[in-house]
Amino acid sequence: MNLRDLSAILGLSQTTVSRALNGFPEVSEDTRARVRAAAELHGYRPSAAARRLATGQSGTLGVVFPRERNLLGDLLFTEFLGGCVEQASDRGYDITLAMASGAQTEESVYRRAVRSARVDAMILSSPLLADSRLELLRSLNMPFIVHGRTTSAVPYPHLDIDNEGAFFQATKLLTDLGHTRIALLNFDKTFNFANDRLNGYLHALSLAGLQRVSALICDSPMIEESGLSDAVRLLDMPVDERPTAFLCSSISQASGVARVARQRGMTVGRDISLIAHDDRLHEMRAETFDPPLTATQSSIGDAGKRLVELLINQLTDNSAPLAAEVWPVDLVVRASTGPVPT
Amino acid sequence: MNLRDLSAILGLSQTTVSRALNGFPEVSEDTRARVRAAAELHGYRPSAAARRLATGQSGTLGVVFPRERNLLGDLLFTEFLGGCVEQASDRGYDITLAMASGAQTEESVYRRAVRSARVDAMILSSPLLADSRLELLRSLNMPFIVHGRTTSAVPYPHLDIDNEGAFFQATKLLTDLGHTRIALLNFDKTFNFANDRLNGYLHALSLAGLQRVSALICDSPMIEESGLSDAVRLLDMPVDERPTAFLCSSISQASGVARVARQRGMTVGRDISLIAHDDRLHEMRAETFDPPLTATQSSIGDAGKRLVELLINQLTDNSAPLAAEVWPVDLVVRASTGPVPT
DNA sequence: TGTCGCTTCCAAAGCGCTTTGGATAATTTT
DNA sequence: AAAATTATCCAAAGCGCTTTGGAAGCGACA
Repeated sequence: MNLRDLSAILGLSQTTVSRALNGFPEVSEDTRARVRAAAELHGYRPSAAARRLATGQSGTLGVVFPRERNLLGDLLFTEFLGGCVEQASDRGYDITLAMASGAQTEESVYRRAVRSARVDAMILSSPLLADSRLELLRSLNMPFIVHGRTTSAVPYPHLDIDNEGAFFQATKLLTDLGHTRIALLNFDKTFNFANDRLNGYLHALSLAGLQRVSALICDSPMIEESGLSDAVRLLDMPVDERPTAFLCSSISQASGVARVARQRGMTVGRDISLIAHDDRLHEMRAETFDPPLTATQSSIGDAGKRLVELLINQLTDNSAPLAAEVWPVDLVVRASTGPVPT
Repeated sequence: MNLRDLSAILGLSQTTVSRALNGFPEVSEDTRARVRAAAELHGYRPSAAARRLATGQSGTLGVVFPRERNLLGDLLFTEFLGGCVEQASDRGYDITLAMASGAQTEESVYRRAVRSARVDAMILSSPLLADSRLELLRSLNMPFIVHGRTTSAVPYPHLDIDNEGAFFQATKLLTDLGHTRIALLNFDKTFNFANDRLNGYLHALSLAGLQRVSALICDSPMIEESGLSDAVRLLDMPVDERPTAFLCSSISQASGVARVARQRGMTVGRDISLIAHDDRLHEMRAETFDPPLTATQSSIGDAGKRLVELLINQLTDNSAPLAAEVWPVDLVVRASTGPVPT
């Protein structure tokens, strides 16, 4: 059942049927209803390929598969992707995945996608502090949006959470509680978000008149194992150097810290304080932690949804202002933080 | 730069250029080389949309997003997806994601994909024991392939690993070592793979003349937490009922078990034996476990790759036999298993 | 010499949609 | 009542590729 068949059945021209279905004004509501009913009845679905060819738009958004693969990263990616797909599907778009692997360099992948017009735009996630992919996409004239931010002279569409503010708040909560030795379990600082978090932390420290202590700052993978080993090292320090509070970039790391604390007979929330960033993954949430975890939280799935929404707006309405959202991050205080033990 | 432009430059017809580029025999190697060079020089890339319209093939494979979301599941999915995308990209195909969410039922999603010819075929993963999606896709006339197996009267293309054989072997290793009380930390048995694993376990038990003990069989999520709580419960049993060996469906669960054992002063590989299935995830591998873990192992990423390969073959060569691969699973013996303590 | 077969190439017809530039009928304005 | 609008609808031209059904050139064979 194609457009021609349908219009033949209806005794209308293809033009009219097409316009009726696509909501153009120059067709009476009467016939529009008739057309809709017939389309429904005969199960008519426009051919995606034909529409693509005619409009020059593919109706497809590309998500680039992360290059760096790790446990938490994969988890975050799935959650993020789920959000993207959900929103895209609601808006009638498809999501396809782009990946640089083996012989294919990142550049060749994008180039191919652009030339063959497979996607209308791309979504980049977790950019580096200085990420060459932006420049590449720009030079290829491929629209894109970034999940996160990066250092770029030129403005670019993005959606990010306020990592710096979040970690500032979290650190400030701890200094306000009297903590003076606060460990930061962060991530590789070539990633922009990790760098932002560090800055927020440092800012709050200096505001409290505290010095930066390098030994208390760890750049480790965001997994439980590293939380564990970092905690062991940190808690093995002499009592007067040992941190009384831990600020983690992920719940996984916090989980490792909590485990070590428990092994040493410490109670989280009393003997040590613990805060983590919570990306609101399925089944890995701060509130079901033991004890319920004070956390800076922001749903990465929602970010995916919104990112797609922004991207589609940008694509369909080219008078739309450049997307540049930075979401504030809530600090939710629960049982894992308390005053510094005396 | 489109085909017309390119053929104009070359002084050839579009037909010839198209054929030269697509490797048809009726064009001399001479001109083929000339055409290729010119295409390369001018950066010609055929429009995906036009080709799709002309051939009726979308060059796109759909992967359905898992409905059940959980920690390990998401990890496995990302790994699987990575394999699919890598292979598809090598073969010039795209992968798009299909997801039933919100208003969209699974059926409506497939129906839309089929009617609008967005995808040539779909990939289903982790099917249930009885999975209605197969029948649905069949009735919609949409080619598909299944990662895993399911109970179906009609043959269907699939690739699976020999879960039953794997768990049979693993269990047999343990009974051969003298273990008589072997715990199975499995997963929800409505999933076919979990059911297969249970069967392999039971088969080996009965071969060793052992009874099935329900208290030793757990159907829990495949995460560390549940490995932990299951292990606590099992090791709290009276000495003469307590399992001396644990067989886990995932490394995560094994990790929980090992942790409990260690807390109780037991040495894994001596006081208790531990085996897990290893899907060869990035950074979660049996050999880097402490101690190195005896495991049944099979790369889920490789499965994704092969699945795509089989699916493309099926699509391009319709004389190809129905794909029906079941991969044997290696049991790799490492330090986590040993004779039953006396 | 005329014909056959082979190689190499081409013109033109789609694929199913969108969109431009009217045309016709109904309504309003002068 | 004629002219100007407006509301509906349509024919036809692409979008850029693949593919069908020849056609031209050329050596070989009878």
